[in-house]
Amino acid sequence: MHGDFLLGKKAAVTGKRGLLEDLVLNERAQLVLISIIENYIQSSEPIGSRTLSKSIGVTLSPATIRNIMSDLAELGFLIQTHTSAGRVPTDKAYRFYVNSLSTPSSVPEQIKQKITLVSTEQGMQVEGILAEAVHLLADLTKFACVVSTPKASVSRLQRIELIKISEDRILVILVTKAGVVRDKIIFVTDSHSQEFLNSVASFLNEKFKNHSMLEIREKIHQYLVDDRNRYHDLLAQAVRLGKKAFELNNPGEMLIDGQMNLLLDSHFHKQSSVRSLIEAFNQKSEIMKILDDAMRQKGVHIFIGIENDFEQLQGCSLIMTSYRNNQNVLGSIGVVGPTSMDYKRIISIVEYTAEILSETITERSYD
Amino acid sequence: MHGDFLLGKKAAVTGKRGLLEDLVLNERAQLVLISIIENYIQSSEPIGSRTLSKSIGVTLSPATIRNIMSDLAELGFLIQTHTSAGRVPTDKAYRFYVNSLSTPSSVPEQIKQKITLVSTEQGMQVEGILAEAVHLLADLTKFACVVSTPKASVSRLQRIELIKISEDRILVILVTKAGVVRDKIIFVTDSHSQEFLNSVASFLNEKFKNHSMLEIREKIHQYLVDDRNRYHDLLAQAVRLGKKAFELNNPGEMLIDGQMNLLLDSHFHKQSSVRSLIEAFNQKSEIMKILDDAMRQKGVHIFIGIENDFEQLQGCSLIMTSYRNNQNVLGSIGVVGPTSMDYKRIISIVEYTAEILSETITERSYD
DNA sequence: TATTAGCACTACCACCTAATGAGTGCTAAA
DNA sequence: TTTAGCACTCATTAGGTGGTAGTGCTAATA
Repeated sequence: MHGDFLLGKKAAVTGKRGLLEDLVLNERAQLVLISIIENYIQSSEPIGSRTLSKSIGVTLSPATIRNIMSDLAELGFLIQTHTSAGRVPTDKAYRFYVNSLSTPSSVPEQIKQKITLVSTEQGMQVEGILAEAVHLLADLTKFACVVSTPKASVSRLQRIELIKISEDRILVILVTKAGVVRDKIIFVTDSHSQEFLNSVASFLNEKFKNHSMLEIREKIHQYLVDDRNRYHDLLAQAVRLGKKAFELNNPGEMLIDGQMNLLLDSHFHKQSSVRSLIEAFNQKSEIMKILDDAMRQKGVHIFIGIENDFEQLQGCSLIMTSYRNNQNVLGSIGVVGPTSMDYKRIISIVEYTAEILSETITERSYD
Repeated sequence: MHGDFLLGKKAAVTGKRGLLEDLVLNERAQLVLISIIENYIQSSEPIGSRTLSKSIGVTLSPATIRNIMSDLAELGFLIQTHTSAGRVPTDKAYRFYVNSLSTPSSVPEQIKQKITLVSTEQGMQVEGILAEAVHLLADLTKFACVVSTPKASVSRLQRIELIKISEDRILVILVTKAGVVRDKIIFVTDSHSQEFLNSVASFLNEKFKNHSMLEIREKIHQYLVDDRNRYHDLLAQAVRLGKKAFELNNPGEMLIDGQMNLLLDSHFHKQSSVRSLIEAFNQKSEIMKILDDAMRQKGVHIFIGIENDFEQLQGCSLIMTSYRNNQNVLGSIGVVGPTSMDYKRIISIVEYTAEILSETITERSYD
């Protein structure tokens, strides 16, 4: 039986497969596979043995290539859309390809210049910067791009302010260390004077500055379960207002841009996949999860095809990375595109954009 | 020559055309035209004389209908995609149709219930309400929907607050009568104490509460051109800070939802029209203009096909209307869809949504 | 005079067919 | 182990067909 001649020494000796499969292809097989992938990324059309035999650097006859291809297909790296069509890379192939990209390619100077633009605007708020970043990314990649706003729960308090708006409404302003300003209105049953609110605010500021919202909520919770009567009235009120003020009712936001770009992409022209894309983007929570995941660890996260848990997006690849200020990881940004995207290029652009975004936001932070 | 027998008495006597063309069709021609339009809205397919002869209420032979159709075509209400195809309404026909819709149709109870949902959420900010409204509208109409956020320039001041964030940064909070909270950070060269900022803020509050931002900017400008030395230091500083605080650097925002719905619509399946739609939605400023226009006058604004000035959207119809609180028109909301949309239904939904939106926002206003 | 029936004509569409061509797998020779 | 050769497969394309839904025109009719 064919197939085994592709295996490198390591495998031939140990017989191991599984996770080591990348290492297992011999050099020529790797060359062919990568060549197929890169050709396919360019052309979006199934690659045949003859075409490849010409475009590949080494001289290999179509027949030889056919043999190799056949074995790669058997190993699950390639599929055919029909019997006599060329081969198309599978998700597994892309994964192999991406793993084999050791040296990150650099971003062309021309694109770098475009990206740097983000930071020049003066007086722009964090949300505005994010919107610009994601728009830029969509423009450069021609795919759909997403960015999550700084997680309210992990961001640390710089300042809280309570403003009496009417008898039963108080405007709460939260300024985080990252420079994000959040406002919300809370409803109260009994009216407070502005002076009183000021002292509550300064109490809260003193107590909680530099703490994360999550910590603050926990602490307030503790105060509440403690015997409340031990505290004097101000404190009790402060805690009660603080509870409302720090209650998080927005589940975290995200901005999307360039969704429509995907629809120009030939890979999504089938009615069915368009529909599932639309559903995917309507149901933001799932994408949010993926963005959240990407925040957890360092570096660029790449989900190829079925690798992400969100069914509607399993025809896509996602390239995600986090952005940060000096002190903290704040959120993540990335692109959603076809599995056959130009990974080299896209990864580098996403990385660089996140970098510039981080710098820009750091400038506006209070850390 | 044919054609003139369509004209009603008025025209036959006066010979006038131009703006009166609606009035000029005799009843039967109107019936046929409307019937064609309604058929086409349903089926999205060219309507032939035989089909129409069956579906139309009156008994008219296909031949007769052909004559009428031929004349309607000559008058520019109908076109054929090719020689032996049925007829398709032109923009002019839709305009006629829309004008002829005298009694606004009411929204089905089932849809009314869905729309009412917007208002039930507690503690939601104006921006959140707008987002929900536009999302709802997109969901109900299955088209793209847009809403402009309340115009900062015309909204009236409820409260301004200045918060010292760092030595060179001041956080400005503007609360408008409509309940919109805007925050921005201004940079200053010389540091001020919070106490000082408080007195500046209370000065500005006293002076400018209930005035529109536009008025405020004008007044501040006047103060500045007056001999500044006549005022004491506080006032001079207040004016200078106020100038920065009320400077409007955001050109007005808009929210878009359901863009992708358009791409499921058969009318936009041509590659070219998809592309121009994408461009249209990327270039928000043009849509913003149309939304602004819709704010100026009362009622629903309908732009059919080429009637709007934005070339990329001339394959679409836009249904726009304004929303308001008790006191003021705040912004506008509407849908972008194919020219062959179901005007009756869409118009009524847009109207009703805007109404509910207005109510909801009024509840949160301070007027 | 307005309406209708009849007829010739047009163009799209769905279907079939044959030819083309890119691709494969297999086998045998180098 | 590699390659050349060959038979085979299947998508795509072009050309041809009949059917159909539509038209415009003309002549007959109410």
